[in-house]
Amino acid sequence: MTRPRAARDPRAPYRLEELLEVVAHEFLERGYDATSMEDLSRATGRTKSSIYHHVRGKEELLRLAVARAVDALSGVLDEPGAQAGPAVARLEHVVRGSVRVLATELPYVTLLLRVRGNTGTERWALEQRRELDRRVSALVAEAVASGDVRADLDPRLVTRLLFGMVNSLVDWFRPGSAPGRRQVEDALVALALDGLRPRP
Amino acid sequence: MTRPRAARDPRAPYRLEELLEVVAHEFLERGYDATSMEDLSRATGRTKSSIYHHVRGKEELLRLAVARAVDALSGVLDEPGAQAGPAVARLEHVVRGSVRVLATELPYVTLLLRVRGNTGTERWALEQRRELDRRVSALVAEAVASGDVRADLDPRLVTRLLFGMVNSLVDWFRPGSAPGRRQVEDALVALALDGLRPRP
DNA sequence: GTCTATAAATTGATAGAC
DNA sequence: GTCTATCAATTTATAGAC
Repeated sequence: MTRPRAARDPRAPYRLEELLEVVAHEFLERGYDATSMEDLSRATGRTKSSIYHHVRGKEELLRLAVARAVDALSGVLDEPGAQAGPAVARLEHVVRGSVRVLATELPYVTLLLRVRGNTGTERWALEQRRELDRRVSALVAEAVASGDVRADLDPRLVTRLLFGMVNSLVDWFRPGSAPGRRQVEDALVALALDGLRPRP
Repeated sequence: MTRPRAARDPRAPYRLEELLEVVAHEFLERGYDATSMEDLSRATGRTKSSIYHHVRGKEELLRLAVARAVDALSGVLDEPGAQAGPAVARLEHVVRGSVRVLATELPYVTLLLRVRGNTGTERWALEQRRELDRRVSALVAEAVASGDVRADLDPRLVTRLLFGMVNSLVDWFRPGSAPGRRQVEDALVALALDGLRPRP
């Protein structure tokens, strides 16, 4: 008694997936605000109406893209390497994991980091960022408390500087080009933990 | 025989100055693309036509704002402290000077750092950034060559990480609020030169 | 230098056929 | 699920009076 034609097309999520990939690319190239639905229509090879069939509007496209980044980054904090062991080792795991996610989900993470907060979706994205930030800050505070990290620097400030450095990668890091992800990770961890001055 | 009325109004530059201040603030709040000339008209208390009397269009407003940041940052590299002495001291001077400029010219520097490159003005701004980057990179390479900075890290990569960290300040640093500029400078230099791990 | 009024194009979004 | 056609609002920018 089921009507086959009414059943959900199993390919639908994949179509949304590929739509999102193109959309994220466009948002990055021209900026979210400067990208019109007309631009997206052209880039995806669909008409605007077709896009509106999948999502409620431009803002939902941003929300879906940004959610991918939030999920991936929060996944790093849930990994075993971020849960057990010396605080400084967990911190290093989170730094390396963030670089990894940044490299694999580059367009989505970049969008997350460029969000400003003018619409409801953007304010939601900022709140997600703050939550990630809180979890990392707690980790840094732990590392200070355990003596793994020097105590003369404010943990909150260290978190901002450290992840400011990590996040700045989106401005120039490109998967497939030199320097590679591993080299970047190593240099970043080396600079952050041991500094630029040669150790005696 | 001069006609007073035809003489250039001496206050004109000041008017452009204050116009620019409001405009930069608006561009930051809503993003360059999302800010309409109507928004700027409202924020400056002038009509759109009046703004068009001062500048050729929206893009010129961005150019003027961004040029301020470029001039201020390149000024740091021209300072005596960046020209003479041990390479690592000159590098520290440039880092501290960049933080200083970032604090004093926050809206303009933030605009410069958020530019993408879709219009002619934006591409010009990116070229200015690349030039600043080249000068700093040369300084880092000198510091490595002189043994002031560890040689196991690529100078180009170090430059990007270091100034990625410096530039990330625009996302949270606010003059007048804690932490103050001096505390941020000190923490940044401490982290960059000596690292987070306690020195033995 | 500032204004009102308006042009000309583009915007996000919808109706309704297939 | 995709299309054509269209809407109402907004956009950058200009004309011309004061």
